[in-house]
Amino acid sequence: MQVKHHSRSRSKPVADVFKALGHPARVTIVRQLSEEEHCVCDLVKAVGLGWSTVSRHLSVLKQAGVIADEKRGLQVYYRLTLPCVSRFIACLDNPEEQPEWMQTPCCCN
Amino acid sequence: MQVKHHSRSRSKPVADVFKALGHPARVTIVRQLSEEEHCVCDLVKAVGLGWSTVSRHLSVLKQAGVIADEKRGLQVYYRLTLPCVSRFIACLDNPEEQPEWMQTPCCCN
DNA sequence: TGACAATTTCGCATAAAAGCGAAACAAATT
DNA sequence: AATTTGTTTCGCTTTTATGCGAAATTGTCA
Repeated sequence: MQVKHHSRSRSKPVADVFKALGHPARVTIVRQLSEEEHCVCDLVKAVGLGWSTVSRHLSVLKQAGVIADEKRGLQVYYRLTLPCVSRFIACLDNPEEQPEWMQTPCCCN
Repeated sequence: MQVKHHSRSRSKPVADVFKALGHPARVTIVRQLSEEEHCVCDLVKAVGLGWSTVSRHLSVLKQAGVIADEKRGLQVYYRLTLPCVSRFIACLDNPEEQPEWMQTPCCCN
């Protein structure tokens, strides 16, 4: 029974992306950004938490490389940088259809 | 600027899956299980942590619905129940190729 | 320049996760 | 029945995440 050694250093960056997405508010943010960019004010309305809290959630997602920001005028606009993420979320939204997707080749193989 | 209200209740189960995967040891476990099932003893070797710790990681993944277990004889075998997860991990392993994947339809749309 | 608006950083309190060893459990072997 | 093997549960300590309000920052406009 072979046990491949997937080193911790290889799994760490992947786990960091998962961890960044491991909060309902941050999933909601990614959902918002899946279609178009939004300013922080939009996202505050969407998640229903305080500004400072939302700002922290955004920095977590940004540090993980899931989103990017750009300041235009007074506002900071955030956009999704890993579209694969929103597709994966769509997968998780319909887990009962998983068996069908198993057969079809995915975006990454 | 429309703000869709993706309710917390909808994002919670998705975030739970992400959270379950948000640890290097658990990503390593999923990598191991992506090709074939393994007993706990294999996984302990693969992640390099104590038995009780690995058992806890496995229960986290199981509760999130990412893996399932089956006892056969003295050993408990774990297998992946969401193959979409290992494909997504493959995506994250090659982030520089993301732009190319963006154009192609994914497993879930 | 002075006031305002949008966002981030800081400091703090509370909550949750991680890791470990000891003990408990269950199935197989003697 | 007693022992061994593989695995899980428990109790504990340390670490990390969460959420908030106050304060700091940065760009705009009068």
